[in-house]
Amino acid sequence: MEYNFRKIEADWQKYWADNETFKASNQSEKPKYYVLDMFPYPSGAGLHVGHPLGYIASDIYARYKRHKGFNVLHPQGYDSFGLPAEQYAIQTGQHPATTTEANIKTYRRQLDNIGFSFDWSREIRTSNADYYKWTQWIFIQLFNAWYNLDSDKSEDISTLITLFEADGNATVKAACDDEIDAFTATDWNAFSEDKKQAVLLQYRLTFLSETEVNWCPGLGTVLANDEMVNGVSERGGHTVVRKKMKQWSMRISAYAQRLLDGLNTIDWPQPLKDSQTNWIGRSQGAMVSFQIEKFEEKIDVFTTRPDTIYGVSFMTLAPEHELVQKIVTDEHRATVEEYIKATSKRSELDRMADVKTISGAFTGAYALHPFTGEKIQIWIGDYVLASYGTGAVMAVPCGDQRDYAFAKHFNIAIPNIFADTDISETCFEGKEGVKLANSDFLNGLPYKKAMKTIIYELEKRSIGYGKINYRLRDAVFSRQRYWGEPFPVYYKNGLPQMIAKEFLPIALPEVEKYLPTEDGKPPLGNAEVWAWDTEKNEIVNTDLVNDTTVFPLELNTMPGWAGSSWYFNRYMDASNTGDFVSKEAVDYWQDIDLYIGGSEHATGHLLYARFWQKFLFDLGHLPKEEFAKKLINQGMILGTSAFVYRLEGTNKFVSKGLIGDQKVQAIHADVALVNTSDELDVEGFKNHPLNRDYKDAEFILEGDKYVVGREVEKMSKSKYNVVNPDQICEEYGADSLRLFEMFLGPLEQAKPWKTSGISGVHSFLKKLWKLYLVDEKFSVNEEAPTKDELKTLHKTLKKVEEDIENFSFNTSVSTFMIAVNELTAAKCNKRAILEPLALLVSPYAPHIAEELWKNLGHTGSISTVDFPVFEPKHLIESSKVYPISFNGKMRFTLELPLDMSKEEIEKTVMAHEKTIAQLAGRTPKKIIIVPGKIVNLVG
RNA sequence: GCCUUGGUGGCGGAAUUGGUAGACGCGCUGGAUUCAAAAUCCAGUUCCGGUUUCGGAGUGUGGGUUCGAUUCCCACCCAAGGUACCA
Repeated sequence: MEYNFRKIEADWQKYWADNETFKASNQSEKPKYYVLDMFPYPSGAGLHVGHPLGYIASDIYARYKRHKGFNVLHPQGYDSFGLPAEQYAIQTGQHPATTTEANIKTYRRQLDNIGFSFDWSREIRTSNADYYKWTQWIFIQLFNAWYNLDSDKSEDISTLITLFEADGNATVKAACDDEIDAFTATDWNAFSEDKKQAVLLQYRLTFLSETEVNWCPGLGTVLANDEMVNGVSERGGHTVVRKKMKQWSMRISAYAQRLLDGLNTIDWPQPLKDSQTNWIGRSQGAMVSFQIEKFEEKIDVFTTRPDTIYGVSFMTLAPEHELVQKIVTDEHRATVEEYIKATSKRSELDRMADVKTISGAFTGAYALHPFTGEKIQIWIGDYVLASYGTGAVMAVPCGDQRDYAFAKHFNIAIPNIFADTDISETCFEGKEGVKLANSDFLNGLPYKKAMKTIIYELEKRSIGYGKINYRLRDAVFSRQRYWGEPFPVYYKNGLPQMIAKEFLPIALPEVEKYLPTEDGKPPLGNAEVWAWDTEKNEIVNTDLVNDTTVFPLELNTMPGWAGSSWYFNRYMDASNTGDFVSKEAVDYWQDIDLYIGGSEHATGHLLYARFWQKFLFDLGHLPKEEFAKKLINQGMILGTSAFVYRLEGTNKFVSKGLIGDQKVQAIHADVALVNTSDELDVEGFKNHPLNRDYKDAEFILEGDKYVVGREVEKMSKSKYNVVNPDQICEEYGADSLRLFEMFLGPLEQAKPWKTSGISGVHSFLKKLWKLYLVDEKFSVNEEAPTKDELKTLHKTLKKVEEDIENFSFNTSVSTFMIAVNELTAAKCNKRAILEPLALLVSPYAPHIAEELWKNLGHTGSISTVDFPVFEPKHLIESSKVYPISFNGKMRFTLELPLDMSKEEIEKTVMAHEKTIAQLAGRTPKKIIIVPGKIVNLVG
């Protein structure tokens, strides 16, 4: 009876599907456990072996938890809105829904081949109207809410209206747009309905605002900063211009502090927390106003060091600062203009490459020091960014490296305000251990006291106030694209109106072209049926728009992160048509216990999802403020590319070992054409559909082989180094693939894929299978196990449980191999050992485990059978003593059974005194007992 | 520059609380089986020297703590990822 993995795997995958083995129930006596993968974007290329790494890890954990008696929720779905499907549609005219559907089919087949224990009855797709109906509903909730800084949470907009009606906006403390005019209750009540709506819009958690964006006419869309390289678009290299657009924004900044605080309550990797912390960028300091001499205007600056205000000797504005043009004197205008021009030309790359060059220009204008009244030069410099703080800094050269360098370069005075500090060579950037000097009422004060005093003075004199500044910006939520969620919004008198819940979803309309319209409207501008009839409450033809009952619908769509910011809650109750998730379901499942995915989502998805979760929590829709208790970042699997070497200027390919000093050009060869000994299938290479030019190429062989070169790179189609999991499953089986992906190395680390290594885990499975056979027939005996056999079993059990709990799946595979080798050597064929062994292997290699379980005479699936219980007494039979060092003194290590009591340990140690006395030649003086298993005996 | 993670054989990687470094796998070498091959099994495999018992070096580099350091401390070098002049 051979290990026929193809049949075994096909049979059990069918069994699991037919019996809905992994369907989770929303009620159970068992404790709950929710394991989730970041759901994939179904791309046209299908899965490569890098994708399933995290899924295999989470599947092992999910299966382990089922064996441990948990009611496990382990769902999967698709983040199916996105740009690639739209780009493909633009090129081919195929509807994105069609290609997305086809891609999902491929994904599903590939995922099924690997034997995941997903509960597919809960599958979700963000592009399904049943799903995005609730994305739209959440948007409406955000629109109908404001952030109350007094209660420090989001509240329904009606509470704000009540406040306005009673007191106007004087007493309201809200997270909102910066410049809102004050109004009284009387004013408010006298406002027209439109005026009221316009005011409220400035307070809502999602709001319309004029935002300057990177507009790319070539792609007809707005680009994120990281979609641009050197001022042109990353894809296509089209030019990009700055353009103001009216767009939806999300007031994530209202949650800045709570997003920071929440990090302390969740078990996420420190690097990921650090990058969120940096992204939010909290800094504590003060706003200070500087009066400009001979002008009405003041310059506001944010500073983290208001205590150093007496060290200010100049100010620097960003070249783009709005006051620059106004205050520059005629004498300096030419130089300033020239500098601004030069700055705008400098690419990001230039600015990055040369941090050391100091540049700037004097405006000729002066500000007045708020305390001394002294005249201070106002400069512009490109080290000050318009986008951070107020776009202006008060320069304290004695206390800031950049200000110091600037002052030295332009010969500006560097007054020293730190007592007993030498600043002739460099500035003093520290806070502690120095007292202020030359600072009037701050003289002699240390940092903390000075900060308090200066903020008190600033506020008393109304020239500034203490402030906490965040780098985090509000998130732009509009996209000029087709393949995304439509907004549930129509416009009446230019003001946005929400569509009521009962008329959702607002389904994506059909369009002829997926490109923006000729006059620059988003793709939805092409739709003929895209207006809202407020009487019929349905979508009607745009021709019917009038100013009383039919209004135009929003043309933008939501960004990719909308659907992924709440999907984990939907899995709890995926088919609910009346609510985004029912109260019962979310009260039962609560939150994700384990979330696995890549670290590239650190400041995107993982920040937005936390924001929405907190918002829905504030409104009482969710019981938890953080959506995932524990998170693990799996590392990337890299490809091992193969190279062939063409002699320069010829069509001759030379084998790697024969290159020598010859000039060659390295060309990627498809890794599928290379065997495990790095030999190229030359005929295959010549006939490869993508290598037409090399059909008649000549190959110079080493012996009779052509040997390729190898290099580790990111797995990608263009590098011909993609390994398809289907091939591996076909050749070695899904269980081999699962074991091997884990065996490659630590889950969180990036590691290269090398197909050659898979034979090791595959032969382990064959050996495991053979353990259960006698004379080619399935047979186990009922004899009692020996001590050694029990030791093997319990050693394996202990290690495997520890490994799974610590997510070091790679070492468990080794442990299994050792166990199988030991049991093979002992010719162990006993049920008492082999039955628990099958259980242990089950999370890792579920198909073979199921088959063994069946052959052991059990019915049903192994998947919820309890794990065997670890008994420490089987591990170490007797104590063993050995000397560990000799250096004047002699020490010994004594290995003891794990379950020994203190008294027993002492007894054993005494018993070993004799042995030690013999080894050392004298009796030990002192005995150090370390709790655990090692005892040091000082001789 | 800053933050984070890491650096161990030909390769991927083990090593608990500081206690026999190199588990396990790949590769390689030799052997068994076979007409032969595949498959399987056995033995060896950190490096350098004697090569049967052995000696020396050795976990990026240089120091330190310790009877004892891959592990702890300090400084440095290198690599990967993140971030971008944050006032």
